[in-house]
Amino acid sequence: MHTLSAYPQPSVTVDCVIFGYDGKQLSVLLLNRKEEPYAGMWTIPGGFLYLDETLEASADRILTTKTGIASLFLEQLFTFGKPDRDPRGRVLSVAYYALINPERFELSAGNMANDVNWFPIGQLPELGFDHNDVLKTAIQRLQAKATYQPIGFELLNPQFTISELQDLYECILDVKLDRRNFHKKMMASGIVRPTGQKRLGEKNRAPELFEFDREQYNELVKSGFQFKI
Amino acid sequence: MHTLSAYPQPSVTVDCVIFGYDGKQLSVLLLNRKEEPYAGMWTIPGGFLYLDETLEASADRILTTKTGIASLFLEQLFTFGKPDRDPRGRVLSVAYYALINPERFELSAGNMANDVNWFPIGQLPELGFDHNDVLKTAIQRLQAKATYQPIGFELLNPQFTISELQDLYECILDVKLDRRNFHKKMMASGIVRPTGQKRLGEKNRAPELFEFDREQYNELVKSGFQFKI
DNA sequence: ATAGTTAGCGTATTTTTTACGCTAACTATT
DNA sequence: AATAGTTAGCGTAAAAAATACGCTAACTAT
Repeated sequence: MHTLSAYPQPSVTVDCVIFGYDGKQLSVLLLNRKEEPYAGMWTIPGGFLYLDETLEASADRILTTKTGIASLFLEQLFTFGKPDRDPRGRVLSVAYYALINPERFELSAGNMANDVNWFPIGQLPELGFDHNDVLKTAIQRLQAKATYQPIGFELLNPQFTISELQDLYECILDVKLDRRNFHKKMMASGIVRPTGQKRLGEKNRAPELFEFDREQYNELVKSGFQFKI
Repeated sequence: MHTLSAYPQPSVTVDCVIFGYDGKQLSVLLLNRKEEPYAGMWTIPGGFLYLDETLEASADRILTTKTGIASLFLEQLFTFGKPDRDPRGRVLSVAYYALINPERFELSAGNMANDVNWFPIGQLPELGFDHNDVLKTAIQRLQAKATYQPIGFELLNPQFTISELQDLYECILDVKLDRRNFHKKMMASGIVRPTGQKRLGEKNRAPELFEFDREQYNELVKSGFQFKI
């Protein structure tokens, strides 16, 4: 067993579920494939792994290529490997998922313009490969993770109101939360820092703006703190 | 992009962290490698993926080969892929972890006798490849999972006392729990079913024997129940 | 000036978690 | 047969966390 080539080698792609939140709904970025197989169908962005890059670097490369921005949150999701998931042969997919703020980038223009689009997670098309499975897994993971890790912040602008944060969590978790208790919980958590500024210009009382206090969060985690919605 | 062979293909192994609990401590099953690289070092059991089997089937094959028994709990852990993790070339490892009851099998005799052994998770040797990382990830996952899914039952005999269950959780989570509150919580959970029998023969009051009520657990999960230690 | 709206604070109630006392039931010893 | 030693099982009080919801403040639009 000294030589690797004695064993059959599968192909390996890295695919990346990219979540974005526009203030109203949670969406994922999909690509309309030009090539066979599944030409004309929507798929999760992905590509073949380079032999000299780490899995995470590969996911980051795919993300940056498609969105032009780096994600603050990029995490391995699952490796999908059913023998028949790609008609060309045995292809494993190491899937990642990322959270980005779609306000910070524009879908790249030019030849890609019609080939990339956001789809709300409630209105997904039929996808190529086993990507519907991948997306389902990603949404479940995001929901589970959101309840015990403050990952939602990656999806918002650096400064946000508590109501915006609550809307986001209600959207991710698909639940209704009490406005006042949510406010209290966030204040007590110690991981949001008031900026002293307000958001004026809307037709009601101007809400205070906060930012995520990452240093404080890391401190709290070290001393055994567990975030909880 | 119609042909897979245009892209370089890594080798892929499936490696399996096998957890066992003997009533006193939580251990993992390790293999002493005979071949290079890392000959003479302890490693997690694993092998190259066959091109016509699913990842899970491959993990199950490895598990069955090494222990002779099937696991009730087998779950994908993470895919490890640092470019230099195997000196022979690019090798990805899709890692799984399994929970088994070591009382139900004996380490296979014969040529394997000195090559397979249980190591308590607190006394791990230095491992070949990046298997120390794999094990660290597996232990963290087991601890996290144990608090919100009743996976501990896989490690015990079908009939167990509440104290045995508590000892196991204390061992997995590395905490001390109050005996009376733990008892109360398990009774209230509805997922342990009294057998009506007691374990006699020990030098104190005979404790009642319970079994895991998987059907009831599945019912509860369907209606939104969340297990919680 | 006033109406409409969401923000922010507070409080009472319910539920869950924690701490811990007491008796029961078994075995081993005398 | 009585008694001591041990863990099992049940109960209760106190503390903490989650929930429900009222009230006033501060902004914009008319």
